[in-house]
Amino acid sequence: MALTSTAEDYLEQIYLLSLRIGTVKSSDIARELGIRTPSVVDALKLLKRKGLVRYERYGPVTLSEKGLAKALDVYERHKTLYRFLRFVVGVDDKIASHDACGMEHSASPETLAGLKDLLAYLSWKKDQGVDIQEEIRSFRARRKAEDPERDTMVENEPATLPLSEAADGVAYEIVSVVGDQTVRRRLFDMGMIPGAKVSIRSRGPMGFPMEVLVHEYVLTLRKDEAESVLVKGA
Amino acid sequence: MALTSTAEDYLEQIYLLSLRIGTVKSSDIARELGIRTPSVVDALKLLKRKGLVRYERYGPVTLSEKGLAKALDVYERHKTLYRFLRFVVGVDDKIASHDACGMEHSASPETLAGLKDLLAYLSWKKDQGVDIQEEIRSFRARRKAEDPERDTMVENEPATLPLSEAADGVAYEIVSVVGDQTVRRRLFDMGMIPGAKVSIRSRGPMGFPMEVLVHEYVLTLRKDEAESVLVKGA
DNA sequence: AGCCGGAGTTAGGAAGCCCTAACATTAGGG
DNA sequence: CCCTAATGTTAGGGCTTCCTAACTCCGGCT
Repeated sequence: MALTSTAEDYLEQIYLLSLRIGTVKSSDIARELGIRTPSVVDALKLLKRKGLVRYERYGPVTLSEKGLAKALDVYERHKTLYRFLRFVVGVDDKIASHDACGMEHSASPETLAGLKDLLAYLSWKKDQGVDIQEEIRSFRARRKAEDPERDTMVENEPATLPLSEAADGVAYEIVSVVGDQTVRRRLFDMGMIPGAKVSIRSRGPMGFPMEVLVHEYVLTLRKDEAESVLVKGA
Repeated sequence: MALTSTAEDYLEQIYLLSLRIGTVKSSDIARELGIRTPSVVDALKLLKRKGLVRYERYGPVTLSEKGLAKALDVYERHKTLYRFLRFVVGVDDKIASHDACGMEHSASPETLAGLKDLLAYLSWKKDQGVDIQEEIRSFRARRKAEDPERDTMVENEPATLPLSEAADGVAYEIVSVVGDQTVRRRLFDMGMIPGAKVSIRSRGPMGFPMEVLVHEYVLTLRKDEAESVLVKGA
């Protein structure tokens, strides 16, 4: 009996309005959510069918027991996200509220619990005189002073994946080689250098070892070696 | 030309699949997103109409220039949220991935930028030997030791609002009284004590002053006083 | 080369969420 | 007390997203 995120929004808004104005009518909801009244009536009929709302033609809207529980739950998530965005991430009022509205529907209980812990911890730190927003600001300023390039907007980089997960025959470019020094050294020596173009020529019976084409040479890689090579699309 | 979150999911998945398996077919997308192939075909036709995807009957799916840019953008948001949930909030792999999927569609650029700063700052702190997850864990353990009650699951508390925002005639209960010492003292003396039932009887011409019923007594409150009294629904 | 099983597609339909236009009801002013 | 203006509802329609059932295409096997 999972609710759509729209339904959650309606319940939340009905709850908040019932606090603010007491008696809630469909037009109040429409105004608040920025939609037209017929859409609200549709939604109310649906919510009534699901037993979350009491509502009669031309009458006021009230939350049922179940509806109130849902609304409180959603609003609780909203508040947590809002506080987090506002006081930890430091975005402004409007944006925090807007983003919280969108995210409140997909944050799991685990995430919410984690955020609450984070908030509690940081507010305790603040009592001790350590303000994370200050810290981040000065950290950023310091880093920018060291390397002004870093802060400039960059294009979204393409995703990387280990060569072991890559598809046969497709052209990739090596982004980096990870792992311990000796493995990296060996791979470098074989020509697996960031920027090099690679593709998988063929694979062993279990998927490994695989034959890889680099710089016109064919190399044979074991599984662990292939996992150390991060590539991106052509 | 805003995309629905579903459309963003399709683009993201097509992108990731094109990296992993090279040639993407509709069935690959269906498998990955856990839906049936006809739904994917529908979606692909829509994405094609919008010029985000190249696709012919029985042929492979590829992203257009515009589609790729969108996909990279979505995936970038996904990665940021995932990392944050994983390494700051500390939820597990699966959950982080799932929640990031939901949240990636509603996080604004400002929020994303803030999260990136937060991540950068915390990873720098970690290099310095300070691990926030450790800190939070020990903070929680300490707090629990002091007051074992606190950690027990609580019902969602109802939201509060200042009495100044409350509706006329509706029954509220006072949650707390905020503001400076002298104002609070005055309000307390008048009977505005947490737990007391209040309702607004009538209001002045501009909304203030308002007459409030508390404990059978009628009090007159100025705007700033009403703002200091936080109430919750009946 | 033909046939057949599975992959991929169209057809058709349900549900959600939103709209405008037309209709019903309520309530406040004469 | 009635009537009209504002408020609220139904009717009907569009778009998206998903489904199942039925059909079409492709490729491998004999």
